[in-house]
Amino acid sequence: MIEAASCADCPARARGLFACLTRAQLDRLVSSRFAHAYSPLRAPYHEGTPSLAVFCVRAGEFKLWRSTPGGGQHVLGTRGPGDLMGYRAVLADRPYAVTADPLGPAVACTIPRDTFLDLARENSEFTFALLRRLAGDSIENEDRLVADSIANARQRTARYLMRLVRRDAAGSAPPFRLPLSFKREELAHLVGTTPETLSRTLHGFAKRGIIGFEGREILVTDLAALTRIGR
Amino acid sequence: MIEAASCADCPARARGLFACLTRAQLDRLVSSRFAHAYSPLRAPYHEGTPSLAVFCVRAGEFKLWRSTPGGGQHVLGTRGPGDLMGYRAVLADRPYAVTADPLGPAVACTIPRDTFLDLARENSEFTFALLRRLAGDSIENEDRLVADSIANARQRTARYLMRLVRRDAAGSAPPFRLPLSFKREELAHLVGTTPETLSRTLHGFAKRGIIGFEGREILVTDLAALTRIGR
DNA sequence: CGGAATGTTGACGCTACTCAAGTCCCGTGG
DNA sequence: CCACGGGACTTGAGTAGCGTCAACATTCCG
Repeated sequence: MIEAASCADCPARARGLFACLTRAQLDRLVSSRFAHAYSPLRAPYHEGTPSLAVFCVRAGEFKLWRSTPGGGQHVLGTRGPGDLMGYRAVLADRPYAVTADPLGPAVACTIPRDTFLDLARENSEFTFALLRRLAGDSIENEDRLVADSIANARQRTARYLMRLVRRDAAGSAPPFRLPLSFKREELAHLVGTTPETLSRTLHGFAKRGIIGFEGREILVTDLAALTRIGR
Repeated sequence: MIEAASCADCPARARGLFACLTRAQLDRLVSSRFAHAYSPLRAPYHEGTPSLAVFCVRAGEFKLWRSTPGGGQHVLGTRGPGDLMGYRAVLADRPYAVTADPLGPAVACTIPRDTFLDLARENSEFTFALLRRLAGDSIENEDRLVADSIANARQRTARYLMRLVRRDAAGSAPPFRLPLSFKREELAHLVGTTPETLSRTLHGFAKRGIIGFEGREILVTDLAALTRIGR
Protein backbone atom coordinates (compact mmCIF):
# COMPACT_ATOMS: atom_id res chain seq x y z
CA MET A 1 0.00 0.00 0.00
CA ILE A 2 1.43 3.31 -1.14
CA GLU A 3 1.10 6.18 1.28
CA ALA A 4 0.59 9.70 0.03
CA ALA A 5 3.57 11.34 1.63
CA SER A 6 4.83 14.83 1.19
CA CYS A 7 8.52 15.14 1.81
CA ALA A 8 8.21 18.42 3.63
CA ASP A 9 7.74 16.83 7.02
CA CYS A 10 10.05 13.90 6.40
CA PRO A 11 12.15 13.04 9.46
CA ALA A 12 15.15 12.46 7.17
CA ARG A 13 15.27 16.21 6.63
CA ALA A 14 15.95 16.82 10.25
CA ARG A 15 18.82 14.35 10.15
CA GLY A 16 20.43 16.41 7.40
CA LEU A 17 21.46 13.57 5.15
CA PHE A 18 19.94 15.00 2.00
CA ALA A 19 20.64 18.61 2.91
CA CYS A 20 23.56 18.89 0.53
CA LEU A 21 21.66 17.86 -2.60
CA THR A 22 20.95 20.47 -5.23
CA ARG A 23 17.36 21.45 -5.98
CA ALA A 24 17.37 19.31 -9.14
CA GLN A 25 18.88 16.32 -7.39
CA LEU A 26 16.36 16.53 -4.59
CA ASP A 27 13.55 16.63 -7.13
CA ARG A 28 14.95 13.56 -8.80
CA LEU A 29 15.21 11.76 -5.47
CA VAL A 30 11.67 12.70 -4.45
CA SER A 31 10.09 11.65 -7.71
CA SER A 32 11.87 8.31 -7.86
CA ARG A 33 11.19 7.31 -4.27
CA PHE A 34 7.86 5.99 -3.07
CA ALA A 35 6.49 5.60 0.42
CA HIS A 36 5.13 2.22 1.44
CA ALA A 37 3.31 1.06 4.54
CA TYR A 38 4.46 -2.20 6.11
CA SER A 39 2.88 -4.43 8.68
CA PRO A 40 4.62 -7.19 10.65
CA LEU A 41 5.27 -10.22 8.44
CA ARG A 42 5.91 -8.03 5.42
CA ALA A 43 9.55 -7.02 5.47
CA PRO A 44 10.92 -4.42 3.08
CA TYR A 45 13.99 -6.55 2.42
CA HIS A 46 15.46 -9.92 3.29
CA GLU A 47 18.93 -11.19 4.13
CA GLY A 48 20.55 -12.69 1.05
CA THR A 49 18.36 -11.05 -1.59
CA PRO A 50 19.79 -8.60 -4.16
CA SER A 51 20.10 -5.05 -2.82
CA LEU A 52 17.72 -3.21 -5.13
CA ALA A 53 16.94 -0.22 -2.96
CA VAL A 54 17.80 1.90 0.04
CA PHE A 55 15.04 2.48 2.59
CA CYS A 56 14.41 5.55 4.67
CA VAL A 57 12.19 5.10 7.71
CA ARG A 58 9.30 7.55 7.94
CA ALA A 59 7.28 6.13 10.81
CA GLY A 60 7.32 3.14 13.12
CA GLU A 61 10.23 0.88 13.89
CA PHE A 62 12.11 -1.86 12.07
CA LYS A 63 14.06 -4.73 13.57
CA LEU A 64 17.32 -5.69 11.83
CA TRP A 65 18.31 -9.33 12.19
CA ARG A 66 20.36 -12.15 10.73
CA SER A 67 19.35 -15.78 10.63
CA THR A 68 21.39 -18.20 12.73
CA PRO A 69 22.42 -21.75 11.73
CA GLY A 70 19.79 -23.27 14.02
CA GLY A 71 16.99 -21.35 12.31
CA GLY A 72 16.83 -18.71 15.00
CA GLN A 73 17.38 -15.00 14.65
CA HIS A 74 20.13 -12.74 15.94
CA VAL A 75 18.84 -9.19 16.35
CA LEU A 76 21.39 -6.49 15.53
CA GLY A 77 19.32 -3.47 16.43
CA THR A 78 16.31 -1.39 15.46
CA ARG A 79 15.84 1.62 13.20
CA GLY A 80 13.31 4.42 13.57
CA PRO A 81 12.13 7.60 11.78
CA GLY A 82 14.90 9.31 9.81
CA ASP A 83 17.18 6.28 9.77
CA LEU A 84 18.51 4.85 6.52
CA MET A 85 18.41 1.08 5.96
CA GLY A 86 20.10 -1.15 3.43
CA TYR A 87 22.57 1.41 2.13
CA ARG A 88 25.63 -0.61 3.12
CA ALA A 89 24.60 -3.47 0.86
CA VAL A 90 23.76 -1.11 -2.02
CA LEU A 91 27.07 0.73 -1.73
CA ALA A 92 29.10 -2.46 -1.39
CA ASP A 93 27.15 -3.98 -4.28
CA ARG A 94 26.20 -7.11 -2.37
CA PRO A 95 23.04 -8.86 -1.26
CA TYR A 96 21.45 -7.50 1.90
CA ALA A 97 23.27 -8.81 4.98
CA VAL A 98 20.23 -8.54 7.24
CA THR A 99 16.44 -8.67 7.19
CA ALA A 100 14.38 -5.62 8.21
CA ASP A 101 11.15 -6.60 9.95
CA PRO A 102 8.61 -3.97 10.96
CA LEU A 103 7.73 -4.03 14.66
CA GLY A 104 4.11 -3.09 14.25
CA PRO A 105 2.77 -0.76 11.55
CA ALA A 106 5.56 1.20 9.89
CA VAL A 107 6.22 3.32 6.82
CA ALA A 108 9.43 3.53 4.82
CA CYS A 109 10.41 5.25 1.59
CA THR A 110 11.97 3.12 -1.09
CA ILE A 111 14.83 4.78 -2.96
CA PRO A 112 15.83 2.73 -6.02
CA ARG A 113 19.40 1.57 -6.02
CA ASP A 114 20.39 3.45 -9.17
CA THR A 115 18.96 6.75 -8.02
CA PHE A 116 20.88 6.45 -4.78
CA LEU A 117 24.14 5.43 -6.42
CA ASP A 118 23.90 8.20 -9.02
CA LEU A 119 23.48 10.79 -6.31
CA ALA A 120 26.33 9.30 -4.32
CA ARG A 121 28.55 9.47 -7.37
CA GLU A 122 27.76 12.86 -8.79
CA ASN A 123 27.47 15.08 -5.71
CA SER A 124 30.75 14.94 -3.85
CA GLU A 125 29.40 16.76 -0.85
CA PHE A 126 26.71 14.12 -0.52
CA THR A 127 29.28 11.36 -0.96
CA PHE A 128 31.34 12.78 1.85
CA ALA A 129 28.32 13.16 4.12
CA LEU A 130 27.44 9.54 3.46
CA LEU A 131 30.99 8.51 4.23
CA ARG A 132 30.85 10.26 7.60
CA ARG A 133 27.54 8.70 8.46
CA LEU A 134 28.62 5.22 7.40
CA ALA A 135 31.80 5.50 9.47
CA GLY A 136 29.84 6.61 12.52
CA ASP A 137 27.18 3.94 12.07
CA SER A 138 29.85 1.29 11.67
CA ILE A 139 31.53 2.24 14.95
CA GLU A 140 28.23 2.39 16.81
CA ASN A 141 27.16 -0.96 15.43
CA GLU A 142 30.38 -2.50 16.61
CA ASP A 143 30.03 -0.82 20.01
CA ARG A 144 26.66 -2.46 20.51
CA LEU A 145 27.60 -5.86 19.14
CA VAL A 146 30.67 -6.13 21.34
CA ALA A 147 28.91 -4.79 24.43
CA ASP A 148 26.06 -7.25 23.95
CA SER A 149 28.36 -10.20 23.42
CA ILE A 150 30.18 -9.45 26.68
CA ALA A 151 27.17 -8.67 28.87
CA ASN A 152 24.96 -11.43 30.27
CA ALA A 153 21.22 -11.81 29.72
CA ARG A 154 20.43 -9.96 32.95
CA GLN A 155 22.43 -6.93 31.89
CA ARG A 156 21.08 -6.93 28.37
CA THR A 157 17.54 -7.05 29.72
CA ALA A 158 18.18 -4.12 32.07
CA ARG A 159 19.72 -2.11 29.24
CA TYR A 160 16.87 -2.79 26.89
CA LEU A 161 14.31 -1.67 29.46
CA MET A 162 16.34 1.49 30.04
CA ARG A 163 16.34 2.20 26.33
CA LEU A 164 12.57 1.78 26.20
CA VAL A 165 12.09 4.14 29.13
CA ARG A 166 14.29 6.73 27.47
CA ARG A 167 12.36 6.46 24.22
CA ASP A 168 8.76 5.92 25.30
CA ALA A 169 8.47 7.43 28.73
CA ALA A 170 11.06 10.21 28.72
CA GLY A 171 9.84 13.24 30.62
CA SER A 172 7.04 11.50 32.47
CA ALA A 173 7.33 10.78 36.17
CA PRO A 174 8.10 7.33 37.57
CA PRO A 175 6.82 4.67 37.53
CA PHE A 176 7.51 4.64 33.80
CA ARG A 177 4.86 2.79 31.85
CA LEU A 178 6.10 0.72 28.90
CA PRO A 179 3.39 -0.19 26.37
CA LEU A 180 5.17 -3.34 25.00
CA SER A 181 3.01 -3.88 21.96
CA PHE A 182 4.60 -7.22 21.07
CA LYS A 183 4.73 -10.55 22.80
CA ARG A 184 7.41 -12.10 25.00
CA GLU A 185 9.08 -14.04 22.25
CA GLU A 186 9.68 -10.88 20.25
CA LEU A 187 10.98 -9.09 23.33
CA ALA A 188 13.30 -12.02 24.03
CA HIS A 189 14.70 -11.78 20.50
CA LEU A 190 15.29 -8.06 20.89
CA VAL A 191 17.13 -8.62 24.16
CA GLY A 192 19.05 -11.55 22.72
CA THR A 193 17.79 -14.43 24.84
CA THR A 194 14.93 -16.96 25.09
CA PRO A 195 11.40 -16.32 26.37
CA GLU A 196 12.09 -18.55 29.40
CA THR A 197 15.21 -16.71 30.49
CA LEU A 198 13.53 -13.37 29.83
CA SER A 199 10.57 -14.35 31.98
CA ARG A 200 12.81 -15.42 34.85
CA THR A 201 14.89 -12.26 34.60
CA LEU A 202 11.85 -9.98 34.49
CA HIS A 203 10.19 -11.70 37.45
CA GLY A 204 13.50 -11.55 39.28
CA PHE A 205 13.49 -7.78 38.79
CA ALA A 206 9.87 -7.65 39.96
CA LYS A 207 10.67 -9.62 43.12
CA ARG A 208 13.27 -6.99 43.99
CA GLY A 209 10.81 -4.17 43.37
CA ILE A 210 12.62 -2.80 40.35
CA ILE A 211 9.74 -3.28 37.96
CA GLY A 212 6.09 -4.25 38.17
CA PHE A 213 3.49 -5.75 35.82
CA GLU A 214 0.12 -4.41 34.84
CA GLY A 215 -1.59 -6.57 32.26
CA ARG A 216 0.62 -6.57 29.21
CA GLU A 217 2.56 -3.53 30.39
CA ILE A 218 5.72 -3.22 32.41
CA LEU A 219 6.11 -0.49 35.00
CA VAL A 220 9.65 0.59 35.72
CA THR A 221 9.78 1.85 39.29
CA ASP A 222 13.50 1.89 40.02
CA LEU A 223 15.46 3.15 37.05
CA ALA A 224 18.60 3.61 39.13
CA ALA A 225 18.67 -0.08 39.98
CA LEU A 226 18.36 -0.96 36.29
CA THR A 227 21.27 1.34 35.51
CA ARG A 228 23.35 -0.40 38.16
CA ILE A 229 22.51 -3.84 36.81
CA GLY A 230 23.12 -2.84 33.19
CA ARG A 231 26.62 -1.63 33.88
CA MET B 1 62.27 3.92 13.99
CA ILE B 2 61.56 5.21 10.51
CA GLU B 3 61.93 2.78 7.66
CA ALA B 4 63.18 3.86 4.30
CA ALA B 5 60.27 2.73 2.17
CA SER B 6 59.67 3.30 -1.47
CA CYS B 7 56.04 3.30 -2.40
CA ALA B 8 56.58 1.41 -5.61
CA ASP B 9 56.24 -2.00 -4.01
CA CYS B 10 53.61 -0.99 -1.47
CA PRO B 11 50.94 -3.65 -1.01
CA ALA B 12 48.31 -0.91 -0.88
CA ARG B 13 48.86 -0.39 -4.60
CA ALA B 14 47.72 -3.87 -5.35
CA ARG B 15 44.54 -3.27 -3.37
CA GLY B 16 43.78 -0.32 -5.62
CA LEU B 17 42.65 2.07 -2.96
CA PHE B 18 44.83 4.96 -4.08
CA ALA B 19 44.60 4.13 -7.77
CA CYS B 20 42.17 6.95 -8.45
CA LEU B 21 44.33 9.74 -7.08
CA THR B 22 45.87 12.22 -9.50
CA ARG B 23 49.63 12.36 -9.89
CA ALA B 24 49.80 15.50 -7.74
CA GLN B 25 47.56 14.04 -5.04
CA LEU B 26 49.60 10.87 -4.90
CA ASP B 27 52.78 12.93 -4.52
CA ARG B 28 51.18 14.84 -1.69
CA LEU B 29 50.13 11.60 0.01
CA VAL B 30 53.55 10.03 -0.39
CA SER B 31 55.44 13.01 0.97
CA SER B 32 53.18 13.46 3.98
CA ARG B 33 53.14 9.82 5.02
CA PHE B 34 55.99 8.13 6.81
CA ALA B 35 56.70 4.46 7.39
CA HIS B 36 57.32 3.27 10.92
CA ALA B 37 58.40 -0.08 12.32
CA TYR B 38 56.52 -1.41 15.32
CA SER B 39 57.31 -4.19 17.73
CA PRO B 40 54.87 -5.83 20.15
CA LEU B 41 54.09 -3.55 23.09
CA ARG B 42 54.28 -0.47 20.86
CA ALA B 43 50.91 0.05 19.27
CA PRO B 44 50.35 2.61 16.52
CA TYR B 45 47.12 3.77 18.14
CA HIS B 46 44.99 3.15 21.21
CA GLU B 47 41.28 2.89 21.89
CA GLY B 48 39.96 6.20 23.18
CA THR B 49 42.78 8.44 21.96
CA PRO B 50 42.17 11.19 19.35
CA SER B 51 42.24 9.90 15.79
CA LEU B 52 45.21 11.79 14.39
CA ALA B 53 46.11 9.49 11.52
CA VAL B 54 45.14 6.65 9.23
CA PHE B 55 47.52 3.70 9.06
CA CYS B 56 48.31 1.53 6.09
CA VAL B 57 49.91 -1.82 6.84
CA ARG B 58 53.09 -2.52 4.86
CA ALA B 59 54.39 -5.68 6.56
CA GLY B 60 53.51 -7.95 9.46
CA GLU B 61 50.19 -8.21 11.20
CA PHE B 62 48.20 -6.11 13.63
CA LYS B 63 45.59 -7.25 16.13
CA LEU B 64 42.55 -5.02 16.58
CA TRP B 65 40.92 -5.17 20.00
CA ARG B 66 38.69 -3.39 22.48
CA SER B 67 39.11 -3.42 26.22
CA THR B 68 36.40 -5.14 28.25
CA PRO B 69 34.97 -3.96 31.60
CA GLY B 70 36.95 -6.62 33.49
CA GLY B 71 40.24 -5.38 32.08
CA GLY B 72 40.41 -8.09 29.44
CA GLN B 73 40.52 -7.69 25.70
CA HIS B 74 38.02 -8.56 23.01
CA VAL B 75 39.79 -9.20 19.70
CA LEU B 76 37.86 -8.02 16.65
CA GLY B 77 40.23 -9.26 13.98
CA THR B 78 43.65 -8.79 12.44
CA ARG B 79 44.95 -6.65 9.57
CA GLY B 80 47.81 -7.44 7.21
CA PRO B 81 49.73 -5.89 4.29
CA GLY B 82 47.64 -3.52 2.20
CA ASP B 83 44.93 -3.08 4.84
CA LEU B 84 43.91 0.34 6.08
CA MET B 85 43.50 0.91 9.83
CA GLY B 86 41.89 3.71 11.82
CA TYR B 87 40.08 5.33 8.91
CA ARG B 88 36.63 4.87 10.40
CA ALA B 89 37.54 6.96 13.43
CA VAL B 90 39.18 9.65 11.29
CA LEU B 91 36.19 9.87 8.94
CA ALA B 92 33.65 9.89 11.76
CA ASP B 93 35.77 12.44 13.63
CA ARG B 94 35.88 10.42 16.83
CA PRO B 95 38.51 8.84 19.04
CA TYR B 96 39.78 5.46 17.89
CA ALA B 97 37.31 2.72 18.83
CA VAL B 98 39.97 -0.01 19.02
CA THR B 99 43.64 -0.56 19.75
CA ALA B 100 45.98 -1.91 17.06
CA ASP B 101 48.71 -4.12 18.52
CA PRO B 102 51.45 -5.55 16.32
CA LEU B 103 51.70 -9.35 16.46
CA GLY B 104 55.46 -9.51 16.11
CA PRO B 105 57.55 -7.06 14.07
CA ALA B 106 55.43 -5.01 11.72
CA VAL B 107 55.60 -1.88 9.59
CA ALA B 108 52.82 0.59 8.89
CA CYS B 109 52.65 3.91 7.08
CA THR B 110 51.21 6.85 8.99
CA ILE B 111 48.98 9.12 6.92
CA PRO B 112 48.14 12.31 8.83
CA ARG B 113 44.48 12.88 9.41
CA ASP B 114 44.32 16.15 7.46
CA THR B 115 46.06 14.75 4.41
CA PHE B 116 43.63 11.86 4.33
CA LEU B 117 40.55 14.00 4.87
CA ASP B 118 41.63 16.51 2.21
CA LEU B 119 42.03 13.74 -0.33
CA ALA B 120 38.70 12.24 0.65
CA ARG B 121 37.03 15.61 0.19
CA GLU B 122 38.58 16.87 -3.02
CA ASN B 123 38.73 13.76 -5.21
CA SER B 124 35.22 12.47 -5.61
CA GLU B 125 36.34 9.27 -7.26
CA PHE B 126 38.50 8.53 -4.23
CA THR B 127 35.62 9.40 -1.91
CA PHE B 128 33.39 6.94 -3.69
CA ALA B 129 36.04 4.22 -3.64
CA LEU B 130 36.42 4.75 0.11
CA LEU B 131 32.67 4.56 0.53
CA ARG B 132 32.57 1.22 -1.24
CA ARG B 133 35.40 -0.17 0.81
CA LEU B 134 33.95 1.08 4.10
CA ALA B 135 30.58 -0.45 3.28
CA GLY B 136 32.18 -3.79 2.44
CA ASP B 137 34.41 -3.77 5.51
CA SER B 138 31.45 -2.92 7.71
CA ILE B 139 29.45 -5.90 6.44
CA GLU B 140 32.39 -8.27 6.77
CA ASN B 141 33.12 -7.06 10.28
CA GLU B 142 29.54 -7.70 11.25
CA ASP B 143 29.63 -11.12 9.60
CA ARG B 144 32.56 -12.16 11.73
CA LEU B 145 31.33 -10.61 14.97
CA VAL B 146 27.95 -12.30 14.71
CA ALA B 147 29.38 -15.64 13.61
CA ASP B 148 31.85 -15.61 16.49
CA SER B 149 29.22 -14.69 19.06
CA ILE B 150 27.06 -17.63 17.98
CA ALA B 151 29.78 -20.27 17.66
CA ASN B 152 31.25 -21.99 20.70
CA ALA B 153 34.92 -22.03 21.69
CA ARG B 154 35.49 -25.35 19.94
CA GLN B 155 34.19 -24.03 16.64
CA ARG B 156 36.07 -20.75 16.92
CA THR B 157 39.30 -22.64 17.59
CA ALA B 158 38.79 -24.89 14.57
CA ARG B 159 38.04 -21.88 12.37
CA TYR B 160 41.08 -19.99 13.55
CA LEU B 161 43.35 -22.95 12.81
CA MET B 162 41.80 -23.22 9.36
CA ARG B 163 42.51 -19.57 8.71
CA LEU B 164 46.13 -20.04 9.75
CA VAL B 165 46.51 -23.03 7.45
CA ARG B 166 45.06 -21.07 4.55
CA ARG B 167 47.41 -18.17 5.19
CA ASP B 168 50.66 -19.80 6.31
CA ALA B 169 50.65 -23.24 4.78
CA ALA B 170 48.59 -22.86 1.64
CA GLY B 171 49.96 -24.97 -1.18
CA SER B 172 52.13 -27.21 0.95
CA ALA B 173 51.16 -30.80 1.56
CA PRO B 174 49.61 -32.03 4.83
CA PRO B 175 50.45 -32.18 7.64
CA PHE B 176 50.34 -28.37 7.62
CA ARG B 177 52.93 -26.84 9.92
CA LEU B 178 51.83 -23.71 11.81
CA PRO B 179 54.73 -21.64 13.20
CA LEU B 180 52.69 -19.98 16.02
CA SER B 181 55.17 -17.30 16.96
CA PHE B 182 53.25 -16.16 20.01
CA LYS B 183 52.30 -17.84 23.26
CA ARG B 184 49.09 -19.53 24.28
CA GLU B 185 47.59 -16.54 26.00
CA GLU B 186 47.81 -14.49 22.81
CA LEU B 187 46.36 -17.34 20.79
CA ALA B 188 43.51 -17.62 23.28
CA HIS B 189 42.74 -13.93 22.86
CA LEU B 190 42.72 -14.27 19.09
CA VAL B 191 40.31 -17.19 19.28
CA GLY B 192 38.17 -15.45 21.88
CA THR B 193 38.58 -17.69 24.91
CA THR B 194 40.91 -18.36 27.87
CA PRO B 195 44.27 -20.19 27.79
CA GLU B 196 42.77 -23.04 29.84
CA THR B 197 39.86 -23.65 27.50
CA LEU B 198 42.14 -23.30 24.48
CA SER B 199 44.52 -25.89 25.90
CA ARG B 200 41.71 -28.35 26.58
CA THR B 201 40.25 -27.82 23.11
CA LEU B 202 43.59 -28.22 21.35
CA HIS B 203 44.47 -31.40 23.26
CA GLY B 204 40.99 -32.68 22.55
CA PHE B 205 41.70 -32.25 18.83
CA ALA B 206 45.07 -33.96 19.27
CA LYS B 207 43.48 -36.92 21.02
CA ARG B 208 41.23 -37.42 18.02
CA GLY B 209 44.18 -37.22 15.63
CA ILE B 210 43.11 -33.98 14.03
CA ILE B 211 46.22 -32.04 15.00
CA GLY B 212 49.59 -32.82 16.57
CA PHE B 213 52.23 -30.90 18.51
CA GLU B 214 55.90 -30.49 17.75
CA GLY B 215 57.64 -28.21 20.19
CA ARG B 216 55.94 -24.85 19.90
CA GLU B 217 54.37 -25.70 16.57
CA ILE B 218 51.01 -27.20 15.71
CA LEU B 219 50.67 -29.72 12.89
CA VAL B 220 47.29 -29.90 11.24
CA THR B 221 46.82 -33.41 9.93
CA ASP B 222 43.08 -33.55 9.27
CA LEU B 223 41.83 -30.32 7.75
CA ALA B 224 38.54 -31.88 6.73
CA ALA B 225 37.74 -32.68 10.36
CA LEU B 226 38.46 -29.07 11.33
CA THR B 227 36.13 -27.86 8.61
CA ARG B 228 33.42 -30.14 9.93
CA ILE B 229 33.87 -28.89 13.49
CA GLY B 230 34.00 -25.23 12.48
CA ARG B 231 30.70 -25.38 10.67
C1' DC C 1 -17.44 -22.19 27.72
C1' DG C 2 -13.66 -24.49 25.37
C1' DG C 3 -9.48 -24.62 23.12
C1' DA C 4 -5.45 -22.58 21.39
C1' DA C 5 -1.94 -19.33 22.04
C1' DT C 6 0.92 -17.29 25.28
C1' DG C 7 3.44 -16.95 29.45
C1' DT C 8 5.60 -19.04 33.77
C1' DT C 9 8.00 -22.25 36.48
C1' DG C 10 10.77 -26.38 37.42
C1' DA C 11 14.35 -29.77 36.40
C1' DC C 12 18.37 -30.75 34.08
C1' DG C 13 22.54 -30.55 31.25
C1' DC C 14 26.08 -28.33 28.79
C1' DT C 15 29.62 -24.92 28.03
C1' DA C 16 33.17 -22.38 29.48
C1' DC C 17 34.96 -19.51 33.10
C1' DT C 18 37.73 -19.26 37.62
C1' DC C 19 40.94 -20.78 40.90
C1' DA C 20 44.42 -23.86 42.16
C1' DA C 21 47.67 -27.42 41.73
C1' DG C 22 50.59 -29.65 39.20
C1' DT C 23 54.08 -30.54 35.06
C1' DC C 24 57.12 -29.30 31.42
C1' DC C 25 60.68 -26.61 29.36
C1' DC C 26 64.63 -23.91 29.21
C1' DG C 27 68.19 -20.78 30.58
C1' DT C 28 71.29 -19.59 34.38
C1' DG C 29 74.74 -20.10 37.62
C1' DG C 30 77.28 -22.94 40.70
C1' DC D 1 77.32 -31.15 33.90
C1' DC D 2 73.71 -30.81 36.89
C1' DA D 3 70.57 -28.55 40.10
C1' DC D 4 67.56 -24.84 40.43
C1' DG D 5 64.12 -21.41 39.45
C1' DG D 6 60.64 -19.30 36.89
C1' DG D 7 57.63 -18.82 33.23
C1' DA D 8 54.63 -21.24 30.16
C1' DC D 9 51.49 -24.75 29.73
C1' DT D 10 48.33 -28.36 31.31
C1' DT D 11 45.02 -30.60 34.14
C1' DG D 12 41.53 -30.92 37.75
C1' DA D 13 37.59 -29.38 40.51
C1' DG D 14 34.04 -26.37 41.28
C1' DT D 15 30.54 -23.20 39.65
C1' DA D 16 27.73 -19.59 37.17
C1' DG D 17 24.90 -18.81 33.45
C1' DC D 18 21.75 -20.01 30.31
C1' DG D 19 19.60 -22.96 26.91
C1' DT D 20 16.26 -26.95 26.36
C1' DC D 21 12.40 -29.74 27.40
C1' DA D 22 8.32 -30.40 29.79
C1' DA D 23 4.54 -29.39 32.83
C1' DC D 24 1.47 -26.08 34.35
C1' DA D 25 -1.05 -21.48 34.51
C1' DT D 26 -3.13 -17.72 32.31
C1' DT D 27 -5.14 -15.06 28.78
C1' DC D 28 -7.52 -14.30 24.71
C1' DC D 29 -11.30 -15.07 21.52
C1' DG D 30 -14.57 -17.21 18.93
